[in-house]
Amino acid sequence: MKARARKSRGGRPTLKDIARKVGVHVSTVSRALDVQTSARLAPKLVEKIRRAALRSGYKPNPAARALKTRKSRTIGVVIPDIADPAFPPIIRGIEDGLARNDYVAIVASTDGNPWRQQRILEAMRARGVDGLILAGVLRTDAMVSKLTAGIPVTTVIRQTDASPFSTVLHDEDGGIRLALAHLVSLGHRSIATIAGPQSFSTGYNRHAAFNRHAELLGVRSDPPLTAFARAFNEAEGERCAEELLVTGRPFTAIICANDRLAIGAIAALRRHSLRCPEDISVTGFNDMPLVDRLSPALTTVRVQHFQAGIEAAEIIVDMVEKNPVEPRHTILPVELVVRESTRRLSHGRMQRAENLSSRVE
Amino acid sequence: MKARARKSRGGRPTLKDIARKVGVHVSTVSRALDVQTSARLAPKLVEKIRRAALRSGYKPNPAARALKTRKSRTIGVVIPDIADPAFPPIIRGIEDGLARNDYVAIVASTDGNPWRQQRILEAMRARGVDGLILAGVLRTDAMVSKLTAGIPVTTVIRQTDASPFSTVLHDEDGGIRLALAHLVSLGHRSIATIAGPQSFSTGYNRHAAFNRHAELLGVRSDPPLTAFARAFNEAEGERCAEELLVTGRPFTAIICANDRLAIGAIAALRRHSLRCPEDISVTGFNDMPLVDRLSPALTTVRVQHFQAGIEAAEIIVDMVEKNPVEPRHTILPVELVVRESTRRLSHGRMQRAENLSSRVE
DNA sequence: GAAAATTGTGCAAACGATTGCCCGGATGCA
DNA sequence: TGCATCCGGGCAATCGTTTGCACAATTTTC
Repeated sequence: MKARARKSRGGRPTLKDIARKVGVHVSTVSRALDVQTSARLAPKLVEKIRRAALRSGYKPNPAARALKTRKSRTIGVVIPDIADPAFPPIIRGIEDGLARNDYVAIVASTDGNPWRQQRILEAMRARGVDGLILAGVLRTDAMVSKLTAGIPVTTVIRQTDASPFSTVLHDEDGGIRLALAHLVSLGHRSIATIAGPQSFSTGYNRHAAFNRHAELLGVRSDPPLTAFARAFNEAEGERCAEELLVTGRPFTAIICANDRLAIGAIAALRRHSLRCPEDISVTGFNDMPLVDRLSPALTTVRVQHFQAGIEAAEIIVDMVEKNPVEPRHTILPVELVVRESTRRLSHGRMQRAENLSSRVE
Repeated sequence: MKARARKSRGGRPTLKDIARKVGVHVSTVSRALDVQTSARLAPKLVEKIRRAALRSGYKPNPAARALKTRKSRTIGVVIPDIADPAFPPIIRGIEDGLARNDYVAIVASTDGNPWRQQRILEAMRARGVDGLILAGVLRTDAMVSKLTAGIPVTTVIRQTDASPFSTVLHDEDGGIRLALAHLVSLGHRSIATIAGPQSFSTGYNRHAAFNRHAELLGVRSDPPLTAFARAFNEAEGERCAEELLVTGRPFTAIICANDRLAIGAIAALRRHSLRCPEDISVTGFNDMPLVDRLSPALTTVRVQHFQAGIEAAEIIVDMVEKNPVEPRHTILPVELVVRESTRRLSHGRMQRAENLSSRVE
């Protein structure tokens, strides 16, 4: 009773309060509460202190701890735009993964704007984040290396070319291979592709994979039936589909570097009275929310968004805690999910597609 | 040169470093750097100190500041699920709004699980958040009040019944009125509704609005053509649409309490060979990303997600800083965006819909 | 021209936790 | 019994800021 009344006014109990209650020094309490150091104390004392701490609802003051240890248990997460449907599942994974380790994320969106990115990175430094998870990096970005000097970094989903960072990636190559093999197995031979921005590793790697596997499967077009998107969005998907159509060269399927491009492409096809999948099959990449609800429901490569986030979180925590650890590189498997936007090539269809697409010229 | 060499090793410059360089006491530097207190110092000294601080790239140590001031400049954001497409735009608004004021958000998803919510709220307390933005509250939730005692709170999008909290809401009533008036103007008279969970203010308010305006517009059905969803998702939308169909009662339009329910409903209609909008018009609520890309593109009520986040951020910052402020309540205007899922009732259609829906029995 | 009021700055004590160092007592070994 | 060795735990410094108070130097007041 008496002891309880002496608890410091206003706020939560502190080490000092518990020390007073148990009748030991605060340093002893501190040690008792830390698994690492409690071994050096008398077991029954430790027990007693722990119970007192629990009973009083003691929670260490994060600011005090951070000040002393120079670790904030905070990770900065930098993404292009949290409102882009591709990212929330990753963020969710990151948050859950960090929470397991008693870290938290602070996330910010760059809008792909280098200037904003710089401000964000500086702000995160200033905030004292222990590590960074980058989801929006370009393949080459000199600034990032400077701005992150001295802080553990991992990228998710995307990577930089000469990477001093850890990475968590999807199996882009495997995904494209699956999509391509699927189309080939359906009888398609003239397969176009809408490639993503080559400044992103995703865009670059998927395009490279397309070329490689098209070659291997013997369906490579020469010159290539490729349009390059300048961004991963629906508008660019439309534009690229138009670009492919106006060449007048026939094709019966399009492999798109991601779902949003695919959605745009299908819309463009429709404007040209080409139906998907009857006239042209289309595949996406990512399996983002809602693409199963489109009509046609999109055939796409399912990636493990959530798991990627989890992995990234685990890795960054590892890097932060066991400090001099070398970069780790994780590749997550993907799977093809076949829905309505791809269909077996019927005999007449090839012909029809040719006519239609040449009509556009 | 000499002075610079004395900068404390290892890390960023501190007040002490600047004090030494300028030749004053750290408290003077501290005051010079704070607009509030710098007025009490000699202007030219202030100028000198500020320049020195800038030159050395001084950034206040957030942990030290938090420890002393008991303010972390951190806001907790609690949502049902960040991967639900309705929320990211709000989060984005919150983050931008907080960043303007030099605060950051730490966000966590409850999955609608009260137990998880409790853990999250406790963790946020422990982390020392200055305020809380709640996006997932139930209308009645005793626990929340207990767990947030002593911390400024605002809710976004949803509200509690007896709210001691500030709120930022969409004009639910206005939105439903617009949707209903739109359908009526298209000739619809038998209008069903798929209501959201009544435990959420959104579900409750939209349903109440539906009843009220149906009455006012003279299109109220008796008994009501209403199905209650148990969650705001596509599966429940499907289930509810089925539920409406099996009543055998005719209707030509459905107002859904949100977009995801609408998407589910349209899918269910399609399974019963009812086309949207030819046979049945459907409206959603929220205008979440991608619903303009569905076919049919969804007619829905556009709400200001982003702005809601901004407002919530501004409000919570206000509450945190000017402390004894009473709850503020903001209502954001909405607009109807008419797309493809609603259509004028043609003369024959009423009949047809009747036949089809009664066929289901 | 002395007392009083007003500057402008320094001093030092916090905030709450961590951690190197030290010391008293118990134990080990001879 | 004597001396070295542990073991358990206290002491105090420290992390970087903020802020009430003290105090010297100036300015104002009568």
